[in-house]
Amino acid sequence: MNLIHTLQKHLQQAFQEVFQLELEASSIKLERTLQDFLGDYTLVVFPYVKQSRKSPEQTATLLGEYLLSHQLIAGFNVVKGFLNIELSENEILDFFTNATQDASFFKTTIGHGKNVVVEYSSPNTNKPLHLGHIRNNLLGYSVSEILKANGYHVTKANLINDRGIHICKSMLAWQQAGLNETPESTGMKGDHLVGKYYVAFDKTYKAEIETLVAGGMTKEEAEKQAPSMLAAQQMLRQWEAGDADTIALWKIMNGWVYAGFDVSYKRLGVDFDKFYYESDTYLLGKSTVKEGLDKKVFYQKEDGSVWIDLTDEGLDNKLLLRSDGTSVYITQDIGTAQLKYDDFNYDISLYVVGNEQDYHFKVLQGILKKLEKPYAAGIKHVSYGMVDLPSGKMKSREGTVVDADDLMEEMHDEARKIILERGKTDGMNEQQIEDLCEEVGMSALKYYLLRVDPLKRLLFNPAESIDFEGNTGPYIQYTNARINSVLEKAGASANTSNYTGLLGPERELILALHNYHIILGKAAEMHNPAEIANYVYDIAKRYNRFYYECPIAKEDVAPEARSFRVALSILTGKTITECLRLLGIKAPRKM
RNA sequence: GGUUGCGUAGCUUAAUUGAAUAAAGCAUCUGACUACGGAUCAGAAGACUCGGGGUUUGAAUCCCUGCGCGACCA
Repeated sequence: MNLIHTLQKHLQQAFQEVFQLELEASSIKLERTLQDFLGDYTLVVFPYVKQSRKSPEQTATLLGEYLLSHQLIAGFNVVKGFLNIELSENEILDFFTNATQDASFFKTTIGHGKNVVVEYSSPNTNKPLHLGHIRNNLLGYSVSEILKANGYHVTKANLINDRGIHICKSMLAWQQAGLNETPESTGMKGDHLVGKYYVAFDKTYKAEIETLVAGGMTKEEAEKQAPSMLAAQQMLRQWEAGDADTIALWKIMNGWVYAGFDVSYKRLGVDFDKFYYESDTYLLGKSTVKEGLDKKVFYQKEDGSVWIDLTDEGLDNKLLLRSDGTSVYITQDIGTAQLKYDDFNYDISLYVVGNEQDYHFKVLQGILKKLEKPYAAGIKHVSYGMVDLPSGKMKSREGTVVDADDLMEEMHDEARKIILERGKTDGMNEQQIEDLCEEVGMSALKYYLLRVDPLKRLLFNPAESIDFEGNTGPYIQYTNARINSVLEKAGASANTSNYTGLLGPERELILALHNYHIILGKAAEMHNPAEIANYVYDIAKRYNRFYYECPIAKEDVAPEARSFRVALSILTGKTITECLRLLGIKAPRKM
């Protein structure tokens, strides 16, 4: 049972009976009534006055009077064009009682029977993960969990970019150094070791360019002619030709990187159901080119290159196959879209990728539409903004990246300082304390990144950004820990019967919990974990207000009130825990 | 050059299918613990929602234009 839906139905009836107006129940928008007015939900009647042929006040009043015939409504008042509706306490209590017993309270069936593939993370194998990847991973993971909670069948996929010139650069620099360094010999994480050589390559390369330019070459020419670049390209050709030594080294170094990524992924708490490797998929899509030519969707230029004209979609002409027959990025993506469809028969395929690829995905979808692929419409780019630093963009070559592993370690240490100072750690052993530091530190980081609308660029100030007070992950965890503590002290079992006379904060909290369903559905529809993050903050805030105004475990509380508030605390705790779970955040019992 | 995203208190964000006095956190200032957990709560102060036009009974939100920051395509 949903109070808002019921209210919408009553209003639909009211419009029909009073004004002979046929409206869709779901089109009737209800908002929570503002604090300073009496009521629970508000209908803005301005949009309907043309058809009701009455003044806003009269329209609202007539609707309100009609509504009074329903048990759900206890009263109403009209302020200008706003109809403020007060629900009857019995109905609110009924909803709450049902919610405490409803096993499916935290689910919706919106996505029932639908397959979704969520592709996220998709790293290059030449350097370690940084802050931007963290945002990507958290978004992808959380969106997946939110979809699952809405009944979708979700497959998390990771397309690893394990081939190409970038990995050759690291391989080359490693060979040239001749130190035979390994993660074991250096004690470095594999991805960091390979990243070190990537940087080393770049340093050498830049020096070579300088020398060549000093010798009279143009910069552009020097970038092409630098010996290390030529060597890297040579290595890529060897790789593509299947040269045994090159492949062997490639396998070893990629193995190091995977081992390193695995550690970072585990610590981040993200996981995948399916890995795709570009080394397996980069030749896919070439057959599509033939298909497109046959269907006359693509066209060939005199030099043999293949193109598609997307100008009718507001896009450009796009190259699909170079004149030398090699494929470009988008050609591969056409192939992997098909591959994923073959593997999982998806209705929706999400790509969690930064907004610099907005154009790329429009093109991809445009091409698939023209090819009349059945899955074309299901492709969606979950775009998100870059993470900036106060000094500007993160640039790995300039050493201004925030390394993912370093950052997680830093968060852990910060949490530790605070926990040792004011945490409730009595009875915990050192391992338990360490685990707690990890849970709290990661919650601060994750909540900070997820509470912002993904579309927005995110400014990250390492010195001051991440806090443990106010609108933060630890605040929400703290509220949950407080609930656990109160429940222990109260020692009463939950019981919602025999309680009447709801106090303001109780009513507010119940109606906020009531909203969970709507938020969960909206978060899935918008692919936006920030909906959940902002919602759970609202819940925590309301609980804390309730906590200060409505005693639960204190001595002089009447038994019915205590049992009722215990029930309310339990449902709030479950809601907080579930929201945090959707965000990939743990909810410790004590902290 | 073309396309596109963003611009909200000092800072970080909310409200963007148009609605009442633009909502929070941080920072600043006041109050509240012999405790149901002060990582909390209550309160003060802080915003011509980048500028200029327009549509509307009503605009942070929609349209046009200028400025600023970014991305992509060529």
